[in-house]
Amino acid sequence: MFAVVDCNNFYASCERVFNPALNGRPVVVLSNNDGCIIARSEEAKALGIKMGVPAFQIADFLVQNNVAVYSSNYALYGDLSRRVMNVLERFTPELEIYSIDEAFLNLAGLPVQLEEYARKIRATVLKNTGIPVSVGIGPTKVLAKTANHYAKKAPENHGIYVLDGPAKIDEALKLFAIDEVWGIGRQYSKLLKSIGVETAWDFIRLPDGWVRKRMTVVGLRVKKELEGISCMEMELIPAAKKVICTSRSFGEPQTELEPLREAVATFAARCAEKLRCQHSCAGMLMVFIHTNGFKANEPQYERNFVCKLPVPTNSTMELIRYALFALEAIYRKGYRYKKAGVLVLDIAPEDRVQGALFDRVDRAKHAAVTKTLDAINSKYGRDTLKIATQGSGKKWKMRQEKLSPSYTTKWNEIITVRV
DNA sequence: TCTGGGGTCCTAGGACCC
DNA sequence: TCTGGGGTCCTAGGACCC
Repeated sequence: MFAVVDCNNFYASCERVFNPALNGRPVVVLSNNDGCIIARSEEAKALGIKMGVPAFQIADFLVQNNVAVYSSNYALYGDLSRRVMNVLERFTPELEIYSIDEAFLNLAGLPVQLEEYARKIRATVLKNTGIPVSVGIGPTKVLAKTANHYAKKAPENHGIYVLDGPAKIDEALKLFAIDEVWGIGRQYSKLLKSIGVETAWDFIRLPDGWVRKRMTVVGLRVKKELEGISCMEMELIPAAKKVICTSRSFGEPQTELEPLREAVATFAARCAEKLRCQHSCAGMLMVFIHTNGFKANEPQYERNFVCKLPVPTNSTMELIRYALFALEAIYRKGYRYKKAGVLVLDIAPEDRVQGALFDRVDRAKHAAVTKTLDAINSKYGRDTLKIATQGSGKKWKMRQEKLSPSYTTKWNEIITVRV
C-alpha cells in the first residue's frame, strides 16, 4: 500500500502557522511578482476566488471581503516543507518527496492498521509543524492520489481516506470525475469526454489498445494503476535535474542593457548554485528575454541565444560570462523587457566532465572560489557574497509588496511575542 | 500599473549511418 | 506486380505535474 500525504492549501497554511490571527479569515498567496493567485485557504475558495487569476483583476473584491493577501515567501514555505518531510520520514522506511507540499510513503510490510496510522500521521504533522495535511492510502500511487482526493474533499473523512478492497475501489472510481484523475489533464479529459468517458470507472472500461494509441504508454500506466496494478515505483533518491532554469518577471519593465545584465548575471549565478548543489556541470546555456505579451499595443520582441560551453562547468564566474555574451547578442534597444531567464542544460555529473586540450580556464581555482562562495553564503545568507556584475537588483527586482517575515530562516525576522 | 516559475516524459519525423 | 532492412541521434511539439 502507498500513502500520499498532501499539505492542505500549503502556502496559505504556512502563512497561518506564525500568524494565528489569520485563522478563519480568507487568505491568498500570490505568485512571484505579486501576479496571480496561486494558493487559497478554504475560506478564500468559498468566496469563489479561482486559482491562477491575476490579482489586479480582483483587487477590489479582495479588499471588500477582507482577504489577507501575501506575496510568495519561498524561504518560509521551503523550511516548513522540510519540517513536514522530517516528520513523515518517521512513519516509513521509504519516503518519496514528490513536491514542496506532497510526499509518497511506502507502507508495504508495516504492521499497522491503515486508518489508525493515517490518523496518527495527520495528527503528528499538525502538532509538530502546524500544517494540516490530508492522507490518502491505496494499493497504487494513482489510487492513493484518488483516496487523497476523498480525504480532502469529503468533510466526514476528517482528512484521511483508505481505498482498499475491490468493492470499495469500484464504488470510488464510479464517482470519480475523469478530470480529477492524477495524470489526466485538460486535453485528455476533453478527448475522453468526447467519447463519453466521464468517470475513472468509464475510463478503465476502454480497451488498452485505444488508450495506448491515443494517450501513449503514460495514459496506459494511469489506467493500469486505476485497475490496481502498480506500475509507478517509489523514487527514493531525487534524480539530478536535466535542465535547470532561473527566470523572473521584473517589477518594472526594463529598457536599458545594464539592469538586464545585472538580472541575467544573477540568474546565471543562481543556476550555477543549483548545479553545484546537485554536483553537476552544464554543457550548454541559454538566455532568453522578452517583452510583455499582454500589452498588445506595445512592440513585441522575444529572443533566446544558446551557447555551447567549451567545457561543462558549474562555475558562477564562467556561467555569468557566457550568459552576458548571450544577452548582448540578443538585446535590442527600443523595447520594454518584462522578463529574462537563464537555462542550463546538457547536464552531467561534475566528476565525469570531459576536459578540453586547449582549455585556458583554471578550473581548480574556479572550484576553490565557488566553494568559498557557497560556504559563506550558506552561513550568512544568500548573496552575502556575490559577483559585482549581479548588482543590487534595485531596478528590476520583482514586486513583493506583501511579504511575510521569514520567521524560521532569518534571525532579524524571527517571531516576536508581546506580553 | 498590474497577467508565475520550474520541471518531466513521450512521440513523430528528419537526418544520418552501415 | 515487384524499388531492402535495421539502426541511432536529435529536435520540436504536446501532454502532464506541482
